[in-house]
Amino acid sequence: MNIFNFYLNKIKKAVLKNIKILEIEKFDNSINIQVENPPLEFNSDLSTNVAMVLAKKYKKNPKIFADLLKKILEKEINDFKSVEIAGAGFLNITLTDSILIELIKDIFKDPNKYGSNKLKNKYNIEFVSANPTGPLHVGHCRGAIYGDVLSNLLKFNGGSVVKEYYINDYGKQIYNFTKSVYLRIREIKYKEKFINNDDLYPGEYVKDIAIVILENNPKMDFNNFDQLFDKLKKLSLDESMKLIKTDLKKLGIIHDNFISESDLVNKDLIKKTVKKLEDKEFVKKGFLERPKGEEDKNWKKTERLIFKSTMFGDDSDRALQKNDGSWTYFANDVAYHSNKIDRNFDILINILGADHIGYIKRITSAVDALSNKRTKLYCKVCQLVKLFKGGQPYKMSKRAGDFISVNDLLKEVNKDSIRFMMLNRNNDVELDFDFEKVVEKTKENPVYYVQYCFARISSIFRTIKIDYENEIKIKKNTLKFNEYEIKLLRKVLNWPKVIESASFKYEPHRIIYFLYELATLFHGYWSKGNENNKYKFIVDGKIKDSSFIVLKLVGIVIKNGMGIIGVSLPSKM
RNA sequence: GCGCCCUUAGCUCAGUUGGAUAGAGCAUCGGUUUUCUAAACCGAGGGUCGUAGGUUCGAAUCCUUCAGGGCGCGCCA
Repeated sequence: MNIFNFYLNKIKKAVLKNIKILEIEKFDNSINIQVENPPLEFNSDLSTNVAMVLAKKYKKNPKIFADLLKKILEKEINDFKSVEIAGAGFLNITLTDSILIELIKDIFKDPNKYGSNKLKNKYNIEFVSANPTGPLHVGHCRGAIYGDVLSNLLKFNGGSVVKEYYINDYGKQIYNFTKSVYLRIREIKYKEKFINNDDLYPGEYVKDIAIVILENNPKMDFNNFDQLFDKLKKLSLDESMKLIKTDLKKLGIIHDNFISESDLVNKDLIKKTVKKLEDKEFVKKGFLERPKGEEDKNWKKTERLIFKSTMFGDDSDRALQKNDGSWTYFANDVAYHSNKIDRNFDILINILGADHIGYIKRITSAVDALSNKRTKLYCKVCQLVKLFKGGQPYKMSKRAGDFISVNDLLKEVNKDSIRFMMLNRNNDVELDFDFEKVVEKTKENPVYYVQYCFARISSIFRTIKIDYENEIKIKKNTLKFNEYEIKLLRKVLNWPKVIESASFKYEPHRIIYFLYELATLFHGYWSKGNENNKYKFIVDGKIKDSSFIVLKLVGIVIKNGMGIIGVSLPSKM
């Protein structure tokens, strides 16, 4: 249960019931009050700004409302032990001991779901979608993990999520890639020298793909590229996607769905989609201005079909056709998004790299146009990852045409650390990734810090010989928690709110920060036992009920949180 | 020229549907292990929240100006 939302409703009801005493005319949803976690030093469970919000609305001193509301809330809501006025008019609320136990019992009923707000949205999350022309590199890694964890998060919060990968297996790049494989094959088979140029893919992995294809197709004739193209393209793409899927799997990422661009083209979906837009009169035949940025040698002033995206807030209208009349990448992507819309998702999310920022407006315009603004598309951008080693910018030695791949990364750093560190920042700021720090086993490496917290909890359970997974039944109606336990308990009760805000904003890094803070409180409490036996968890082989319950609660939150991040939780370190 | 993002402690960053004395980590300095895991803990110093205005009882958060940094600006994908 999310206690903040729960008591928000109770407070609203209590206020509504007493509008006469408060001398206000009405109280409805237009008045946006908040219930949240007060800072630690105020030593209370909840706080609300209702007095201040009313003061603003009715132009009175917040103190007047606060005094009245204190009495009203104490009288109307049995769960409130006391209500204190603080600061500019905050009401700080302490819950009764018995309701605290009820809240804990509620968590123990279904611990694996504790934190979920049980929303029922249907999401499609498209992420990675790297061109199938080679293995993943570090740049893809952040978006991949962000997308995967966001999916876990939204699922945990009750949503249904389809994780999707759009394979750009159509167009010039794929032609060039296939040609590169072809030339590497001829290099191996006929000792022809591979001559690199800007259009080709020179990477070593292309040789590896060529070798595999040669082995699997001993009788194939490699003399006429044009005749061979369709077949070789398929073979090359299959190998390429195998590499990508293997890399993703090593990072713990498995997509539900792979959608092929060529498939959409072959099924005539582009024509159908453009027709839909034409019917809505969002398409015109005409000319576009020469683009402002870098000079484009291939630019021609030719009449073509254009999507009127400026009607939806884009900076300029966008071409659906190239100058030879074939469809643009954008046209294909619009068709793909039309397909997503037809699958009845509530919310579409695209995870993009920073270099695609300029693309967002046109594709959201297209989704608005096609769905009559009913389906929402959110594009989340991941900024660059800057690699460091011991504080110095890091470049791995690499062969011509290769790049720092996910594979290279995994040779030095384990999956858990990569996943945790890649989420250690808001997605729209640049992230420094230091190879040295990330393998350190100290507080500087937050993944260990949080894992260690769970290992310590597990160690207590081992010592008292209770299986951590056992169900816990509380018999008592009240329990005496010490000051450290109360702090941990309040933090634990804040967990559903963290899930709520992280889901609402699509910001999984909030979970990382929360887990770190929870771990800090826990390690602090643990160390108190070194200074004072009074704070030891285990005395004479036995544990106090209150400590036991708090340990279990912290464990539940860490387990659920790390489950979302997709990081393991060793019981011993 | 235009669009999006960023600017918070020496460094790297949290914190924005406007709220309490602006928080962490690192670095610096000083402490804590016969003890349930020191991969840990405790303490100290460190801030005109880029600039200048505006709205408000109240602004890191909203609006406007300017400056600095990043990414883009295709009829590539």
